[in-house]
Amino acid sequence: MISQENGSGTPMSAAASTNQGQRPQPVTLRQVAEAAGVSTATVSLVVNKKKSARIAEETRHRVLDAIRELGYRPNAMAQTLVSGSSRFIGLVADAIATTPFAGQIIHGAQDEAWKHGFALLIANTEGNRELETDAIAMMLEYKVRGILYSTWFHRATELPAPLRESDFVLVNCFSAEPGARAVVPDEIQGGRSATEILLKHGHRRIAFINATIPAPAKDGRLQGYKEALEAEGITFDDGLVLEAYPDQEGGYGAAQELLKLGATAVYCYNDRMAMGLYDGLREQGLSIPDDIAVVGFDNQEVIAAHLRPPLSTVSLPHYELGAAGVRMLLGLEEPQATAPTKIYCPTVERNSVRALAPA
Amino acid sequence: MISQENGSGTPMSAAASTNQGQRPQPVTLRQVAEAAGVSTATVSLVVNKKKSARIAEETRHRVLDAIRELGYRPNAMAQTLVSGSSRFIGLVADAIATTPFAGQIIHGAQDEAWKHGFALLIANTEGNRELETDAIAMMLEYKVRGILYSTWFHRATELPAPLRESDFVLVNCFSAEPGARAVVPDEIQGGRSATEILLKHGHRRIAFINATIPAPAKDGRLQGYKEALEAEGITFDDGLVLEAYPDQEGGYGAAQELLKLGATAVYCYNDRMAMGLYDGLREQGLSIPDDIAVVGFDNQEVIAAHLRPPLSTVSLPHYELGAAGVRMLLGLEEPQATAPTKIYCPTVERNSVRALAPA
DNA sequence: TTGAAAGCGCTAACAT
DNA sequence: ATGTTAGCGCTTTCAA
Repeated sequence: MISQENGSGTPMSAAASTNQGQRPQPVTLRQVAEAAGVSTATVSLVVNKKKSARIAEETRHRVLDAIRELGYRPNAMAQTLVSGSSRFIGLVADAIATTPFAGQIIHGAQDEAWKHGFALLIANTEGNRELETDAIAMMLEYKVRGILYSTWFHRATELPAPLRESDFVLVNCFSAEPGARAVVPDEIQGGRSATEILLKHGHRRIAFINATIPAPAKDGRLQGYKEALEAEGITFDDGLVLEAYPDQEGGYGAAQELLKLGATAVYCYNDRMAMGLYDGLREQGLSIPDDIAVVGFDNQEVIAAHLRPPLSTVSLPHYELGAAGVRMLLGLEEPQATAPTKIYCPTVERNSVRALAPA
Repeated sequence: MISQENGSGTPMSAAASTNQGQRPQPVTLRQVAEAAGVSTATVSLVVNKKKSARIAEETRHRVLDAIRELGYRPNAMAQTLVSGSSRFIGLVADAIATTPFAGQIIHGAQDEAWKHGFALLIANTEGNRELETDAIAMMLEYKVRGILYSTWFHRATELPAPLRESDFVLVNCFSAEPGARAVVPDEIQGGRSATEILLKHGHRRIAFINATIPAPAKDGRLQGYKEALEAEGITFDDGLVLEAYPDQEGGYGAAQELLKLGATAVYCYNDRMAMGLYDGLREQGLSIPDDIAVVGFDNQEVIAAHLRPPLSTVSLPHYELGAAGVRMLLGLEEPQATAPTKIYCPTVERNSVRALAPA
C-alpha cells in the first residue's frame, strides 16, 4: 500500500499543489447547504449578510464553518444572471496601455471602481473601429454596469454605435452628441498655471512654444497663457508664440528661433519639447534656469523629474480622469450641465525656473 | 396624431439615443425564438453556428432576421453558467498600469487573449498583498480561464495563496514553486546583444555601468556582457565595471569615473542611466558617438528614441511577455522544462554608436 | 428563523 | 430539421 486514501473521496492528486493538474470542481452553494444541514436559501442569506432576515447565531456559524471547510466561493456568473447586471465596468481605450503615462487612466479607473466593488474589464483597441465594436459588444454581453470610452490624448471623438446601448462616459475625449457625459483635463487652467509659475518668479517676457498639430490642448494651453498674461497686465504679443512639432526634435529645433525673441522664460507645450529644448539651449551655450527659465506641460515622469535641471511643469491628471469617469458613470458625481467636466491640472515645481534678477 | 406607435409595443422613449434615460430590458433568446416562430434550441443552434445540427436555410434566415430586428445580444453570463468557464483571463499586476513601458504587458496579453476569444480582466494591486488576494478572489468568482500574475520589473516573487486555486502563469517574474510556469526576458542574451553592438563596431575596451540594486537583470546583463567579450577573445576586466543607481542621476554621476577608465564605449544597465550619462559626458566636453559610444537597455521609447543622438539599445520584450503568458496559459505554448521560459530581447540600433576608427 | 420552489438566459441531450 | 426539457448556481418571494 503506497498511496493513501483520503476519507472524503475527494481526488487529491499529487498535482494538487501545482497548476498543471486537473482542478477540482468548484464547491457550490448547495454543497455548503448540505454540509451545514440547511437550505440553500439560508446559506445565501448568510453569505450575503442580509440584514433583513435574522439567522440564528448557531446556524450562521454552522454555515460559516462549512464555507470555510469546503473553500466555497460564490459563482459571480450565477449571481449576475439573477441580478441582471454584473459588477464590471468596461474600459475601452485607443492606446492607453501602450502609451507611457496615460496608463494612469486605467489605474485611476480601477482604484475608484474597486472602491465601489467593481472590477475593470479592459480593451485596448489601437483606435481600430472594428475592434472597438467587438470590444463593446463583448462588454455588453458580459452585462457591464457601464463603459468608459477613453483616448490617449485629449480630443473630440465619434461615438462607436454600440456604445449607446450601454451607460457610458467619455474620458479624455468628448463628443458633440447631446447627453454624452465626458471628463477632460482643464487645458486652459493648465496653461494659466504653467504661465503663472514663470510670472510669479518675476518673468514678464515669456515665450510660448506651441504645437503645430491642432488639438484642444493647443488652443487651451495658448488661451491659458493669454489669460495669465492679461491678469498681470501684460499685453499678449503674438511674436512671442512659436510653433513646432510636439516632441523632442521639435523643441530642439525651436531653440535658435527662441533666442532671437529676447525672452527670459519659455513655456513649452509639453515636456518632450522641453527636453529637446534643453539640448538646443545648451548647444547655444545657455544654462537653465540661470539664462532662461523653462516650464513644460504633462509632467511625464521619466522625463520631467530627471532632466538636468528637473523640469517644472503642469500635470495632466490622468489618474483623476479615470477616477472621475468611474464616479460619473456610477452617478456619484454630477456631470456639468452641457460641457465636459474639466479636471484640474496641478502644478509641479522643480528647478527649471529661478527668480529673475531685478534688471 | 403626432407620435407613432411601433407595433411591438417596445417603449421607444425620446431618451433612447442618450445614455441617461432608462435602458430597455435586453432582448433574450426566448424572445427571438418567439419572434421567429421557432424553439429556443433552434435559435441557440444558429447563434452558435453549430456545424453538427443542420438548420433549414429558410429557418436560419428567419432567426437571423429576428435577431437583427430585435437587436439581440447573447448573455455571456448565462453561457458561462452553463459551460462552467468564462472567456476571461485575469491579469494581476503590481504596478503595470502605473509604470511607463510595462503597460505593454497588458497590451500583448490583451491582443493574444483577444485572438483566442478571451477578454482581459485586470487588477492593479500596487503590490498590496491584501488587494492582490481580493483581486484574485474576484477573478475566481468570475470563473476566469486562468490568471497571469505579473510584475513591473523582472524579479522573484512569492505566490499569493489563492493563485493556486486557478490555472496561472507568472509574467516577468518567477518562483521557486515547483510547477509554476513563468515567462521572463532573456537578460543574458540581452546583455550579450548590447555588448555585441559595440563589439561589431570595433570597440574592444568596453565599460559597463551596472545597477547597484540586486535583481536578475543585474546578474543577467553582466553575465551577457562577459559572454560577449569572451566570445571575441577579450578578457573580462573587473575594473571596467562600474555600479550606480539605475536612473538618470546615477548615470550622470558615473561620467567622471567612467572617463578614467579609458574605454571607447559604454554599455549602460538601462536607458535612464544612459540619459543621465549623456548629460555627464557632455559636461566633460565629450561627444557621443564620436568620443565615446553608448548603448542602453530597455528601449524606453520616450527616452531612447529621442535622445541626442538617439540611443542604441536592447528592447525589453514586454509585449511578447504578455502574449507568451497568454499562450502558455491556454496551453498553446509548451513551458520550458524546469526554468522559466526566456523571451528574446531584440536589439534596436540608433545613432549612439559609431565604428571605432582604426588606431 | 428557516425551507420550498420558481426562475434568471442559455445549452445540450433526447425526442420527434 | 426542430422541439422539449432538464439543469448550470444563485436569489428571492412566499409559506411554514
